[in-house]
Amino acid sequence: MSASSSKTVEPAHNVHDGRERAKSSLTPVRVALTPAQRFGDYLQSRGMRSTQQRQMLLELVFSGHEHFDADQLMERLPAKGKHGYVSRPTVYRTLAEFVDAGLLRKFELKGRSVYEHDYGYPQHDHLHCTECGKLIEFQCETLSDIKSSVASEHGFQVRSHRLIISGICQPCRKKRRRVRRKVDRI
Amino acid sequence: MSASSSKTVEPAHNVHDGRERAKSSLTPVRVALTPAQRFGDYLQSRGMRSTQQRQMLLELVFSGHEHFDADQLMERLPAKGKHGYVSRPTVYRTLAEFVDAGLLRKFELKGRSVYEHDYGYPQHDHLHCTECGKLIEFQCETLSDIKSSVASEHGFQVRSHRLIISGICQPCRKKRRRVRRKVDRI
DNA sequence: TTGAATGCAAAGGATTTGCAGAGGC
DNA sequence: GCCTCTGCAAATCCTTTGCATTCAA
Repeated sequence: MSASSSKTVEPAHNVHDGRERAKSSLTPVRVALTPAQRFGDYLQSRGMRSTQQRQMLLELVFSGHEHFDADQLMERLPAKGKHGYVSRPTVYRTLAEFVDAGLLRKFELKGRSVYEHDYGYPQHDHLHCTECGKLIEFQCETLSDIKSSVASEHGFQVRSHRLIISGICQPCRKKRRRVRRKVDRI
Repeated sequence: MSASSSKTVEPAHNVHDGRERAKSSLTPVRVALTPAQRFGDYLQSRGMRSTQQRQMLLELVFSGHEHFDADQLMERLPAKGKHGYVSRPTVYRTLAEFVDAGLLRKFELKGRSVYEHDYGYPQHDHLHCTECGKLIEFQCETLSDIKSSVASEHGFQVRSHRLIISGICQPCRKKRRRVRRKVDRI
C-alpha cells in the first residue's frame, strides 16, 4: 500500500497546446478555459484592462509548469528598454492578480514568495531539497483524510494547506557520498 | 478511527518547573537536560560565552510554550535603558543560536519568522486561522507514514517537514455567523 | 476622453552586518 | 588580557506605494 503517488491522477491533456513547456512531475488537468481565457474573464468582470504587460506575463508564466519567484520571472523578461520589458512593481502587481484570479498559488520559501500553477493543475505537495533548493511535487490522497479529521476535531473550516517535506534529494545524496569517500581516502 | 489527535503523547512532566508557563495545547515531554543546561553545553562546546543577554532570552523563551516572533519577544523584554534590555540584533542572533542548538524550530508565516519550542516538545503540526492569526497545534501519526512512503518513492532523505492547514477557527466562524445574521436583518 | 495601468523613485518592514566599545573567562 | 559579544547605525533583501505619465477602451 502506498500513501502517496507522483503519477498523474487523470488522463490529462495539456491546455497549453502550441507552447513548449518545461518538464514537471505532474501533468495538467483538462479544463474548460485556458488560463488566458480565464484571466480575460477575470479582467472584464472587474473593469480591468488587458495590457501588453499582462499578456506578456501570462504567456511567460503559463509557458511552463516550473515553480518560480518574482526574480526568476524578471530574468526571463526582455531587458529594460527592450520591447516586452515589464517593470518589477508591475510584475508583483500582476502576480497578485494571477493569484486572485485563481491562476497561481503563492507560498513562502526561505523568506521569499514562490509561485506555481493552480488553475488546471492537480493538487499536490512538495519535497524540498535543502542542498540544491529543488522542489519535487508529489500527490497524497491520505492528506485529505487528515485534514477532514483534524478539522472536525477542532471545529475548523479548512480552506487550504501547505505541506513541505525537507531533506536531501537523491542526486544530492549521491554527490555527498562521493565527497565523503574522497574525504575518507585522504 | 481518528487520523489525528491533540492529546498528549506521553505521561509528560514539565521540565520547566518553578516557572509559570503559558497555556498550550500540547504538554512538554520529559527530557534529560533542561533547555538551559542543553544550551550551556552548546555554548561550552563551541567556546561561546554565557552572557546576561543569552540568559535573559533563555528565560523568556522557555517560560512559556507559545509561538512567537522576534517582535513579540522584544516586547516582553525590559525597555531600552532598563536592566535586562537586549537589542534587536542580539535577539535575532540569539534566536538563531537557539535554533542551531536544537532548542527552537523556526518557520515562516506571512513573510515573518515564527519560533516554537523544539527541544523537549512533541512533534506536531498547525492549524492557522487566517481571520485571527491564531495557531492551533495538533498531532497526527499518519503523517510519518506519508513521509516514509513518499521518501522511499523518491529516494529522498527526510530531515523534517512543515504542515500548515489554513482556514477559519471555531470562534471566528461563530463571530462571522453573528455578523452575517446582523447584515441579513438590515 | 477618461480612468486604469505603468514605470520610476522612494518607502516599508523584517532581518543582517560592520565595527568600536563592553564584558566574560 | 584576550577574544567574544553587544549595541549602534547602517545596509540588505524583498516587496509595496505615491505619483506623474501612458495607454486601453
